[in-house]
Amino acid sequence: MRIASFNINGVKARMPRLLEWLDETKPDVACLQEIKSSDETFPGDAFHEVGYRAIWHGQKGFNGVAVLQRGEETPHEVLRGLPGDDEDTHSRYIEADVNGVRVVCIYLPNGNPVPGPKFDYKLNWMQRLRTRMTELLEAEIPAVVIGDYNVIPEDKDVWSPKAMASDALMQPESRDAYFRLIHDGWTDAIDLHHPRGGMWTFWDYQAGAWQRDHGFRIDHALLSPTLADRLIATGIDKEYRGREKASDHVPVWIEIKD
DNA sequence: ATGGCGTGTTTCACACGA
Repeated sequence: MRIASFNINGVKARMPRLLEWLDETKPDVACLQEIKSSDETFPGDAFHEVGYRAIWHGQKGFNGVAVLQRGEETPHEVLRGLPGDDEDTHSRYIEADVNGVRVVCIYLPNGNPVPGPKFDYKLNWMQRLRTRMTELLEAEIPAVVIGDYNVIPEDKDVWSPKAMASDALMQPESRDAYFRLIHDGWTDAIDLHHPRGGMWTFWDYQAGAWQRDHGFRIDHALLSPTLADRLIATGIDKEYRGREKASDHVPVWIEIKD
């Protein structure tokens, strides 16, 4: 089973690229972030027409996540919204069971500028995420927490640590929160298979970042111990960044034994 | 130090992203 994640930066604007990617790579599960769509305007029918059933947690204009499953079965929703803060109105989290695997699709807050309330929100969100992920570990559920983490884990994951030094994506507090998850027992699937780094998943639209290969790795798949045992392969679909009307992120994927 | 590009809505200007 192949589980993919794609920050699409607007489902409406990305629909041609997205349908093309589903047709060409046929992931069994596709987790989407930044759909930037309300629940009412999300194109669920269009995905059904090309062989996918979907659940989503939308929000007008910003954020928003979705889980697509290939075939006629709809992902079995477990949670919508990250628990732990009733005041949090952002749509950044959806959790579902798909073919016996718990799939958690996340769009973690960016956190810029540092310092400030947005950075505080990011760190608080990561704390709440750790609480939920610990529950999954304790229940020994085969799980993958996949999506846009907005964290550059190590210097090998960015084209220039110096250029990005003041960014929320690689502050020590952001990295510490990420590595607490790793130390809890989660496996960074892409890092496991590509330990030397250089696996960018994002290139900015600005300043010719794609042409200069000024990218970094912020889209991750964290596997619970029992799912990590079943990991076969990982990768990123880099070529989609070079196509017309591309997202600034590329898809990342994991392949696990059935 | 700033803006650069792209997508969205509050649309011919601004918020937000990373």
